Amino acid sequence: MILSNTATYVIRVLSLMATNQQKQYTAEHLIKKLNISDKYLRRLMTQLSKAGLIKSIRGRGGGYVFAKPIDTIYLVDIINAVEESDKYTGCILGFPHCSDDNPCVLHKQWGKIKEEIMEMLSTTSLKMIVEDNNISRF
Amino acid sequence: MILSNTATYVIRVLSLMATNQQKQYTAEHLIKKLNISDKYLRRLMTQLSKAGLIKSIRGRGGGYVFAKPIDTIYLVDIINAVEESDKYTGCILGFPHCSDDNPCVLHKQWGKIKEEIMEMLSTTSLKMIVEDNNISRF
DNA sequence: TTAATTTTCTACTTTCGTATATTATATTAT
DNA sequence: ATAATATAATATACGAAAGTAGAAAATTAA
Repeated sequence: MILSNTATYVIRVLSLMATNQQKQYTAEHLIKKLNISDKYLRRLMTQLSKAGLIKSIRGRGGGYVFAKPIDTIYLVDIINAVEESDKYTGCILGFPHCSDDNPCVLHKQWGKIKEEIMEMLSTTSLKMIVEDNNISRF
Repeated sequence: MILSNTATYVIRVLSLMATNQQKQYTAEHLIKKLNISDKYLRRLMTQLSKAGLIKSIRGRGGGYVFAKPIDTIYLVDIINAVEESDKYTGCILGFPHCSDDNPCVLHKQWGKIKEEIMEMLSTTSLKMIVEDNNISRF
């Protein structure tokens, strides 16, 4: 799989939450719906909260809500909240200084695809995801 | 990084070998040139050999040579020799049965990119890689 | 004060990659 | 022939990182 479990978890959680943008969700509810490891998901939610994408409400009656509108939250923001920022958009062979002048062996073949991945991650918002309305599962 | 270390290792090794298609290479030589973990690379070479991409010659004066012409070896063959076959071309969220009828939340956005990745991996041969001749390192 | 919730701390497991030691095979020198 | 040397193959153990789980602490509402 191209994305890590961590990245898929946060995308799935926020997509589910985005189906009802105003609603407040408890960790327990999300874990049951998504079938994700309890403590690990909670940890990720805390990270998303610290990154400013959601707000966490502690104590009785607590849970999680979006901290900003879902049409301002892009995939790249979600992934960057929990992982190193160029993990999926750097050199495909992992060379730290891969460029046209100093290319890896796949630089040419990967170039266009890399750009499209960057474009996709930086222009796809949660709103766009849930408006593609034939989604049957998260 | 999108590819695993394992996948990048085998691509780098075979690309280096392809710069001199007929030459026989010892494990020691490859390890020094590529700066890859000794025993792990040898293990991968054995897998490439069992997959029929290279031949290994044991004993004094031994080493590795290609088992077939480099214009018949594609990236997809190299990766499949050491990893599960749809690791990089399956559903981006890892759903086992992701399709137009039963899509994941990124199915639509990922579709085109996935096709291009599959196309790239299945049409790029070692010969094409080394003929892109401004490569300065492996 | 009690109950419901998130947060933090610590330990465990699994997977990927690395390292050590031994075995198998082939060539060269004696 | 036999021994020494150079190479690949295998088996085993070790380490690091990602993900999972348990327990306790902190926060808030009723």
